[in-house]
Amino acid sequence: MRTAQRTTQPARGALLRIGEVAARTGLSVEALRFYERRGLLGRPARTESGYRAYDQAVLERLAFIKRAQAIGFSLAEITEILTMRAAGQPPCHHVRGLARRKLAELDERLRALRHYRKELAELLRDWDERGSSAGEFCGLIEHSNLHGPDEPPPHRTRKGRQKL
Amino acid sequence: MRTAQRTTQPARGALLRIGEVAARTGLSVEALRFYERRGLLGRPARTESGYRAYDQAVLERLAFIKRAQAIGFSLAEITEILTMRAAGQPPCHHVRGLARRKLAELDERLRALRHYRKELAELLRDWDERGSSAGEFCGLIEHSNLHGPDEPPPHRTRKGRQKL
DNA sequence: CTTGACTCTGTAGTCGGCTACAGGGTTTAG
DNA sequence: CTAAACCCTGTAGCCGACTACAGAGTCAAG
Repeated sequence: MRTAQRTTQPARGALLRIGEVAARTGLSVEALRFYERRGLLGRPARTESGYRAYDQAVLERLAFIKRAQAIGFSLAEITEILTMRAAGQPPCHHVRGLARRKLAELDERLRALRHYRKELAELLRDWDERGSSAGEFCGLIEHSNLHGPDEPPPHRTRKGRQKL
Repeated sequence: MRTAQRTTQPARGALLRIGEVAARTGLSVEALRFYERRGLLGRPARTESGYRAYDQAVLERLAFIKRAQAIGFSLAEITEILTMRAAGQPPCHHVRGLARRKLAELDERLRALRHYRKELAELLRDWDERGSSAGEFCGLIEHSNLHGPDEPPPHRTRKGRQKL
């Protein structure tokens, strides 16, 4: 579902304007400018009139960013990785440590998720087996002294006090 | 590591003040009040002087909330579940739908994470095998036209333009 | 009675990763 | 030439789940 667009196609190998980069990466124009502010994209060249003029390489860089993000790196970490790399030697020493840590985190997260998946699945199985009433999930909160979570607390005045 | 505390211990079965609930659940006092504002805890009884006086049951309710949260339910969803339950019949119909959806989400998330774990592990293995220089991870961003992600863009004036 | 830990309310700030304007200038099809 | 579609900067807002603080009242030990 594309809205009305300018028909001019950028020549292969030509510089890209921000909208084109957005279209090709699936990111929004705003997100791209945001990345630039965050130091993830460096400063692209500019046209005479001040428009950003991206090299095709930015597409790979953005793909890299997306992959790193999906793996679980934050934008700050990705910036760090990119900066390290830009600084040259040693090539990726720091990054490897970061990656190892991230792998451990990923494993931990997976462990936790599997655990909860199991719990949730069991819960659902229970419900399906023994009728829907009086399931444990709900029983857990059965004997509460609390009133329902409706009605917001009635702005209690500091003077008019209620007995316990 | 506990800071200086009042020495008085609440009797078993007695009502709890917010700080005690916080201590026993590991939540902060502020978080508890926040939950109350969000409708997750209802309105607890109050002492003469307006202090919240929680029944022990709140501990189970909070444990339930934590479990639900860990499974991946948002506070809004948990509120919904709790409200449903409070409303009585039908016991957990809506909740079961919610749970089924959440299970599917969990599976999807797991699938994605496993995928990226695999990628990240492979990356690390590659690095370990063939020396640390010129790894693909870094090669990905090798041929960029962009300057490093350091130095913020120099506030460009609308008049003083730069040639491409 | 004093002191200090505790509690109250209300409001504002944080973080990450964006999104949404407002108020301009530029480019290009027709 | 005009109008639409693009681009610019800067600032503000959103979401979720809290956290922090100000300014005031309360409670218990010494």
